[in-house]
Amino acid sequence: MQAKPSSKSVNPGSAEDASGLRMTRQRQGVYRVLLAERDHPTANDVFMRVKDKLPHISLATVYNCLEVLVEHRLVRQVNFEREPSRYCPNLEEHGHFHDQHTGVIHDVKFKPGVQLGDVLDLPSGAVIEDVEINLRGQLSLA
Amino acid sequence: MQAKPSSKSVNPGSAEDASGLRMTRQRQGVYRVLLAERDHPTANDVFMRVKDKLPHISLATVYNCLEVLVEHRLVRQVNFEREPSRYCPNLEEHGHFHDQHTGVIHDVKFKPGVQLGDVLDLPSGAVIEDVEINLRGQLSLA
DNA sequence: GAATCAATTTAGAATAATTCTTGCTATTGG
DNA sequence: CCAATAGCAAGAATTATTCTAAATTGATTC
Repeated sequence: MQAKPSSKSVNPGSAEDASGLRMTRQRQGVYRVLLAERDHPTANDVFMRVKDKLPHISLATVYNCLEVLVEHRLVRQVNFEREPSRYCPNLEEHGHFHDQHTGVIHDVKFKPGVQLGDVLDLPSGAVIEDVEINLRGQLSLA
Repeated sequence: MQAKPSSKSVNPGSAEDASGLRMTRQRQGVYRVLLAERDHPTANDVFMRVKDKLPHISLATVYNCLEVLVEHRLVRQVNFEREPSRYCPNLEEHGHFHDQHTGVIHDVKFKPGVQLGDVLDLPSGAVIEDVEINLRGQLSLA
């Protein structure tokens, strides 16, 4: 979590971590909030939580940090319908199940060994960069 | 496409088709636009196209019609990230592949006999109401 | 340690898709 | 025809997100 000192940087003014990301206080704070409670908070949820540690942080900064974390693939952005985006620090490829009763979003793992092409009739020559699987329903107690 | 006359309706003021939907000129126009070019247009796209036939239709009405068509399951709403919603008259269960080069959205069929539970580790007792599968990538010519 | 300079943060304004409100029109059933 | 309900239009309102411009930070260089 500490800036790596480098004798000669091609990119002056930056001290980047392994992912090429400068870990500022704000980015660290935002990232920690996501790791602390993995309940898929919205940008605004994150904003309210991170203010405990960084009372002067602005909502725009939270958006900036989230964007940068997503770009650097430390965090995934999860969209359900047109609801506010939610953020998820689980980097394994996985889907999401939105329980309509409780509002809780559960991560859903793929069964081992499953390939997309086994399941979907992909257009020939399709190179998939990103997969998004969103389920909606309810958890019956039966 | 024509309202069904019914001698005694529980629902006064309505002449509904099989799906329980009153097929007004506007709804018909919007629906026909979707059937005519299955290229996943946005609400605004639909608005511009339907104006040929119904020059006085308003954008709000297009939104209303699309909403009502989606509610009655004649049309599916497709969301990619936080882009404007797109609309799709393909009622078979299917996913979408968004070609990043061309912007074209392709329908993607499931391979026959595939069950969600075969592929995903669903929470026990999960009753799935709706499945959304969105892929992003490119079509390489190789 | 001071100067430099790009990256980052901030506060608030701007944007844009969508929804809401209100008043009007159309259609239905009686 | 009448009363009731549904649907439509126009524009205002909402809201998540992005943009802008100015201030700050912090790594590197001097």
